[in-house]
Amino acid sequence: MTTDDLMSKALASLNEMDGPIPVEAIHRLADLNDLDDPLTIAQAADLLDVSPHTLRYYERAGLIVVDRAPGGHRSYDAAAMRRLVFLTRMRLSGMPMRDLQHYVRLVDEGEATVPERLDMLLEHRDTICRQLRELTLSLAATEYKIATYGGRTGDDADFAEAGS
Amino acid sequence: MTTDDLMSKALASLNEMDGPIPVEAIHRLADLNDLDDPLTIAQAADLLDVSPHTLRYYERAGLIVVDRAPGGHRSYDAAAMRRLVFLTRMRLSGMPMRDLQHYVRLVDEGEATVPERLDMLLEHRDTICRQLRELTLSLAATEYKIATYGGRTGDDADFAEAGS
DNA sequence: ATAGGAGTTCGAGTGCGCTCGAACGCAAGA
DNA sequence: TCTTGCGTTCGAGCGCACTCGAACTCCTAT
Repeated sequence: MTTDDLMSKALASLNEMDGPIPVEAIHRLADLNDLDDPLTIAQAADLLDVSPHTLRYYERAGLIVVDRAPGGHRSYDAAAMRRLVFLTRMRLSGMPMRDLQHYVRLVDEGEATVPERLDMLLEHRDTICRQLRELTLSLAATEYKIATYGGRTGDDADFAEAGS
Repeated sequence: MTTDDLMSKALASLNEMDGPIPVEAIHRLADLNDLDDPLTIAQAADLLDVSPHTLRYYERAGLIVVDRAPGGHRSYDAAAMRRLVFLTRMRLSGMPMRDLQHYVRLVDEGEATVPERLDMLLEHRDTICRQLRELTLSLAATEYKIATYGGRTGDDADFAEAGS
């Protein structure tokens, strides 16, 4: 089995991916469209699949400003939810809090910072692509181990045949 | 632009990926084949793209036993390197140290633990696939923002049209 | 009216995976 | 020979992103 074979198998697995995550994610995004009433922190957290603690943490970190209902409870409207979807997606793809704070600062500074924001996004896209490549390699390695019955940590099932 | 379009674009980007990482990785793996002399910790670290500190840390953590040259210096032979390639690839794809320690313990316990090891690998494969799906969504989100000139953190460039 | 549950703030704690510093030892080139 | 630089051990420290606990407040349903 060559490395190319491994990669093909890995990419094939990729195409078989019809798991629950995208569907779920899209449904949650779709919910944002017909969002007329603002949400409580628990509802927002549920939708975004993070904890209320984390939402407060993001707010403390300056990533978002959230309206308050009379009584002081947080109130997440559609705009807040859209920003949070963006934030959580960036976090999920490994953008550090620091960078998100910087990005948000740029947004606050107005249109003049669009080029820098664009740079950040382009750089982050590269980061994601790199991660995708590395993950695909790891998937190939894992598939290979599985194919050889998950043995011996590389004493046997190794990458000896892997050559460009 | 629909979600499907976004996904298509994201997957297209995926196919354009001819970056330095896989090539580099494969070359480094290929080097392992004609590895007759054992390596120093610095050489091993270089090849694996981790720090010597990290290699010592993995050893302390019980993930690998490394030969010593006369004089006490660590000496990484082909088998050690193969195990380390496996370990670093699993780490890179997010397998926790704990799980790797467990896996290695199972390996030490012999062939009887093959089924459990296989279970771990299957589960990890699922984890990788989930990560790939999430990353692909994040890539789509990033591409979309880039396409709309990286503006306003979701106040404008949002996912309002994402349906189905 | 009151009990329960969900919300609030604040600071402190946790878990993970390194990463570093100090004090020391061997080893190979000028 | 000597020096300089990579190697060693050990424990401690760090950075990140949450995560939690305490003490309190507020809405809601009985």
